[in-house]
Amino acid sequence: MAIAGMTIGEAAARTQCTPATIRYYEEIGLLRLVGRGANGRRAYGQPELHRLRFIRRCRDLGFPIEDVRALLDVMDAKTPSCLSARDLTLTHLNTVRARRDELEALERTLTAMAASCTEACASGATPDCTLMEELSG
Amino acid sequence: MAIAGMTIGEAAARTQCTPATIRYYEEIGLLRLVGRGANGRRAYGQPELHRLRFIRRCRDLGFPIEDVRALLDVMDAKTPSCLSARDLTLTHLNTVRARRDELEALERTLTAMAASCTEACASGATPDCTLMEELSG
DNA sequence: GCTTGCTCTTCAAGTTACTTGAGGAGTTAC
DNA sequence: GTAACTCCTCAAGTAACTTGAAGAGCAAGC
Repeated sequence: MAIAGMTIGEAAARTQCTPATIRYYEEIGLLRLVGRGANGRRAYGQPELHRLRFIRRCRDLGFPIEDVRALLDVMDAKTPSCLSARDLTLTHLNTVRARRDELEALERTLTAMAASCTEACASGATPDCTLMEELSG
Repeated sequence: MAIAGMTIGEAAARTQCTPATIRYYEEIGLLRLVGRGANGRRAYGQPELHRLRFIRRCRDLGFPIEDVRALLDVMDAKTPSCLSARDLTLTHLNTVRARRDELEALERTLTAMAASCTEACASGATPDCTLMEELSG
């Protein structure tokens, strides 16, 4: 069976990572060192795939690496308690909300800027256009 | 008057930058080299302040440095045309919108995850909690 | 005149989360 | 056998600054 002893390339394909990313996660200690075949190549099994998918999912959710590390610790605990994971999630959620608010404000400003230029300069640039002034603060 | 010949610290205070950031902008060529006093220290005047505020405003609006460089080129042009500035603005706006959409989706997912844990674990962690499973993908 | 403390100078390295590239070797397909 | 992959390691590059080290100027107070 090919299940026990996947190459890094296979593991990558099954977890939406790249081989380089997997090596990187190993280097920073998110992934334990895996066994090597006689040829010196890394060999991955199901537990590593599961861990990689977990990491990948957390990253897709925008958790920074250090949060992922903490979430992995929760997962690894003998009796995993979701409570600290929930705390991390809520804290992260606040960050996401704050950032989204910023982007919404940005969007309004940029939209207004572009619109004012479009109006003033419908038929070629005019001195009435305030776009550059708005960029001057 | 103190206007011609501000130190980097004064210029920084008046533009919401830090001295290190100003030196950095000089290093990457957003800011021209300014004159130095007999003591070898940089001396800033009004034109530099204006340019710094422009840069700062663009950065606050989320434009990447290379866009700022292009916007400065527009500002520096003999007959500044806002049209390419508007193009940059619209392109940037699309990026902002896309990112905001991502963050909104993230927000929904994270909110649902935290809520499901809060419900299941109102009185201490329970095995019903699916938070960790949701993180496993 | 001297010390204290703030600001200035340069240059190098650290930050986040990877990606890219170089150089070399093993493996697979034909 | 050889071409085309994939793997290995190690180093450097990315964005936009920030932080730190080492050295020197300058203003205020004693």
